Amino acid sequence: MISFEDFKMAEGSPIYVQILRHIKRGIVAGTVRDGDELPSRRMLSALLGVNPNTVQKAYRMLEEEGLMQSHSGAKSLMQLDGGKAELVRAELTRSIAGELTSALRHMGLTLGQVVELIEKMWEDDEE
Amino acid sequence: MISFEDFKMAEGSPIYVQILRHIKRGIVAGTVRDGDELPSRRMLSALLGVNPNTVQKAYRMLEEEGLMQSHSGAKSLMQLDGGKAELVRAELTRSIAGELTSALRHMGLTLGQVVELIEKMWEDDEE
DNA sequence: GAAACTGTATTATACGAGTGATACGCTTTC
DNA sequence: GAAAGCGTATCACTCGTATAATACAGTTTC
Repeated sequence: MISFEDFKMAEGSPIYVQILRHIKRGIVAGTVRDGDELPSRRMLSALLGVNPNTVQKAYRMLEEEGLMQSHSGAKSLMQLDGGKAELVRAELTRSIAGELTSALRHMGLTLGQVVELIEKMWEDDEE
Repeated sequence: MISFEDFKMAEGSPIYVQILRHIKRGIVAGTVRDGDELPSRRMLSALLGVNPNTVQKAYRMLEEEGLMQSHSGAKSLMQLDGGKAELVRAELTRSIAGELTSALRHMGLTLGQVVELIEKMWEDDEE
């Protein structure tokens, strides 16, 4: 069963996007695997304190991307066959790193400065 | 006069945020300096093809942060005295790099992998 | 087979962000 | 002082997001 224990609601982006991101991060991190069972819409909505429709929206998008399978009445299972996990990893890292390198470059920073900055942030961010 | 020639509208974030970001990037890059004149709300809105209110919102936020001064009827001028530019630089780089490291860390990447990724993206992004 | 759960669908409501249209008063310029 | 341009304020509209309340059909479990 995919865990949402460490899920924390944040501001700035829609809830359904956060749910989607949480699952995708799990895929990349390896904690979400092919065939894994997702919490039911009702269960998860109760756990997160949100409306079932909000969870449904996230699940729907997951299914439209072919990363999940759900049949009426049955449980919803992750579907990560055929290198899909690697695709998600590539897409996610590229989109995140791409946006930010581009932004920092436009601010006039050099590659060296960016790397230095990242290394410093990495330590500070440590919990 | 602060230039918006290379301004490109993007999707995903509000227009007023993009305008704000464009100016702040200019501050960090050094192309926007203390006392510089901003285009009038109407001029810029016509140039970008958006509503004057959208520009006003960006300018208002700029003023609330103390980075700009505007008097009714007169021109709007940048106000970057006393190391404000350096503050903007620190704030911007920290927020961007912070998001990046946090997001990539949660995906299970190591610092080494992140640095490698950044270096690769840096080359690819080159125009 | 009945109960409890599942996914799915529909309709309605609320709210804020973002944008559009317009008007008013002030400053500058000639 | 009149005109043009400026900043400012207000009202209205759309759209995305989230919620709420149900309803129905399929499956699992006992």
